[in-house]
Amino acid sequence: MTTRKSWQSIHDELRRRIVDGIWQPGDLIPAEEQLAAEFQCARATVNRALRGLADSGLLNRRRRVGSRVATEPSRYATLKIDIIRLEVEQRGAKYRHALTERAQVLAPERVQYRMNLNDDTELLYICNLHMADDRPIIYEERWLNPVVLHGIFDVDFSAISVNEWLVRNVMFTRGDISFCATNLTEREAQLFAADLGEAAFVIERTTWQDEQCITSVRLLHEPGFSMRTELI
Amino acid sequence: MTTRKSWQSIHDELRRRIVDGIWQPGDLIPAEEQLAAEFQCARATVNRALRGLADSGLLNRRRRVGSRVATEPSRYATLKIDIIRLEVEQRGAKYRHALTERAQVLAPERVQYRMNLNDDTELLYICNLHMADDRPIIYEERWLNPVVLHGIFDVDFSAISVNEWLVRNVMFTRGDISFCATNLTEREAQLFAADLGEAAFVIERTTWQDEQCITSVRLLHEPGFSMRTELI
DNA sequence: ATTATAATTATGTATAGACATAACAAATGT
DNA sequence: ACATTTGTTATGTCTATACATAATTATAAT
Repeated sequence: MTTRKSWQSIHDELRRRIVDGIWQPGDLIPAEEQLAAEFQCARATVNRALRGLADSGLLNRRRRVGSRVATEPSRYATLKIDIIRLEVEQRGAKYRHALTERAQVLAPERVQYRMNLNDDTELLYICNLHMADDRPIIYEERWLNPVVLHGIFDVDFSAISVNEWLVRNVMFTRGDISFCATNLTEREAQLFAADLGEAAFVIERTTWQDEQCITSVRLLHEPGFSMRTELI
Repeated sequence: MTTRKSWQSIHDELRRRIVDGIWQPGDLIPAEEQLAAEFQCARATVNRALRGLADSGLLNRRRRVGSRVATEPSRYATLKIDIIRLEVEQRGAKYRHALTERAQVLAPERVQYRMNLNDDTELLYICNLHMADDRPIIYEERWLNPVVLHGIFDVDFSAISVNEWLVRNVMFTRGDISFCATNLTEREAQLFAADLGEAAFVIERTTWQDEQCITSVRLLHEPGFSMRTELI
């Protein structure tokens, strides 16, 4: 009967050795077999620990070669994409949204390109103002593809937000997201009761089901907004 | 002899059933034992597949209860934090950086708070302008804690960038990052040869070794910059 | 009726042993 | 000298079995 070691404790110990510099960046660490012998456990348990370290970018692993401490440990920031309503309610504010625009139109060329569409597909164009305690926080501008979203033109988006309807009704297989900064236009400034030209944070998100684009959205945040997360 | 199934193929098949709506959000899916029987494989293999689906937020798993399709599948955007030089070189541009400021000073209160420091610790304050093909792309403003970074005052940061020196010499145990937009000040606008008040994308990053703050940095990006990533 | 205790059950993780696979090294044939 | 084949090795994954753990349900004690 051998001592029972959890893969977590091995993970943590190996991580410590890397962080404390016992194993320097670039070093080849002992093979799974040897570590298993050291920790008195099965190789599979060491494997589980090493895989965790590789996932978080601390190790590079290659068959036949071994596990090497990453020379340039890549760090990742993981952002959780929530439904706006939940985000607002989680910080104890009252959520409300107002539909400001709704039209069946051809998308501008820039959007057609982003969504990989023909120039003859009419999209549902919807704009929404999201509010926390009646203060506008996000202006949402969205194009929806009726080819994928059957019956989308019949949905009453004053009752349920588009975001929420989508999350509940379709599942995307892939997506991309980009962040940038922009100067508020005259019209946008009015929405936020802000000044013309103020800097605002923008998220653009496009989601797909296999090769077909579902929707593309631009989320214009109120001036002063800051998005925070932990590094891993 | 049973058929050999990889956990990946099971993962993909189960994922398909969720995406295609065969298993609806909120549904309890068959137990590992049953799935193992269906796929003619060991329970451990099904477990590996289900763990993958849970990691990507598609399933909620609870002991004794089972695995449930997430009602509000949370999506994550993962951003890779690279060394700026590598980022520039990866897109085929020539990297250069210029040290614009270096001082041993008390940090402003706002920064002291962010770094959780006493108000009597003198920090190394360093500013750098990062360039791609001699065009300024990022203005880096950084405070370094000499309590953690012994001998930091003696390093020649015109030869190696602070970023790179840090990555190679200290490893952080945790960190936080935040994104926002700001209007360029007169001085900042000059750096980028841009107009006063133009919107710029800002990343603020603070890293720690256990309870001690290592460094806090503000990366001011050139106007028009956009950061993109895949959703997972 | 309420509370404490035990049984049950699905997931979580451990084990040893096996084979699969990728990458490198050595041996071989031309 | 070169390309091709063969062997070796560390990781990747699978199997079967076992025990651990958390959550729920059933049972017993008060």
